[in-house]
Amino acid sequence: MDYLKLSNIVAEEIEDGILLKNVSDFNAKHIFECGQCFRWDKEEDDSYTVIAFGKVINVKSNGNEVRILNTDFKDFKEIWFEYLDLGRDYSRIKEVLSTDDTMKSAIKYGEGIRILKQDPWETLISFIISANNRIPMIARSISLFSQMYGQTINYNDKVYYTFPTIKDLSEADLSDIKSCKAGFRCKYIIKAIEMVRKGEINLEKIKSMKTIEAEKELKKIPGVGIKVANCILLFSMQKYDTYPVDVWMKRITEELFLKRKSKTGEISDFAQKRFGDFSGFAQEYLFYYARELKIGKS
DNA sequence: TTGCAGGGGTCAA
DNA sequence: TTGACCCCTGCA
Repeated sequence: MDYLKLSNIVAEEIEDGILLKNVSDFNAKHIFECGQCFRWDKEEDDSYTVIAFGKVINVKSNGNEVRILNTDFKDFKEIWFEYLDLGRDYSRIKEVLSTDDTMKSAIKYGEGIRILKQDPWETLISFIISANNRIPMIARSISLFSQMYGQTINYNDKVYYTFPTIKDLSEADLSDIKSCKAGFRCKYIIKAIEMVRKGEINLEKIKSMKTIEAEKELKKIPGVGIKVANCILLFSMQKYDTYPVDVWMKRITEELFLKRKSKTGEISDFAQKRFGDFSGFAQEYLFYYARELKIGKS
């Protein structure tokens, strides 16, 4: 039988896709619904149809098995293995972070979360749209934006749209972009497109910088403040020493750890000291835990 | 039915 | 440090 082995994972070719065996710490619901990405549809069979890197795949997890449809060995090896962060040993991360009962509970609750390695450009625009916005609205704006400028992909009798590249956006102007209903963020999107097109902002270069410098560079883009910058760093640039602080993270960190009202800066300092280079993973477990249980929400 | 607060922030004053 | 900001939902 034809198969592929990457780290401990064994991949088998199946009809219209691949089946991964011996995968630990992989829960599709937790991965896609923890707020790190917006371009997925949950299907009736609890699988997730995901648009990323110009392709559409369908992902379903079941214990130590993960089924990915509409793909092959080549794409798995070149794209999805990295995208799904399958080379990382999450048991080690969980062990390091399990220093107290709070973290143990959060980790247990969000078992199988993985931090995706998303495309920096898509992550930049997505999180500009996320500012002072709600998840369904964010997802809708990104979807409309992709419909307007992305390329079409047909899969299972449905049409999907890739996230537009800079080239796809050569004709984009403010009045058009406004129809993606991102409101006051549209002008930031236009400016971000312009800065990347002109090379004033080089996302690949930023990715190679240290976290502090990279954050400073990203904040040059209008609409990108400290929180949005941290999300881009964590979700697309593998800067795991970041701890994006939004209202949820502020509430949960105050309630579970600091036991008092705190400023955003104090929350970040706490995370840096407590979680260090694993801050981003801690953030994901805590964020999912807080939102699902509505912790800290009065 | 209508009106209004507020949301997974950022910016400018 | 504070209010405005698009758009939409939830709730009086």
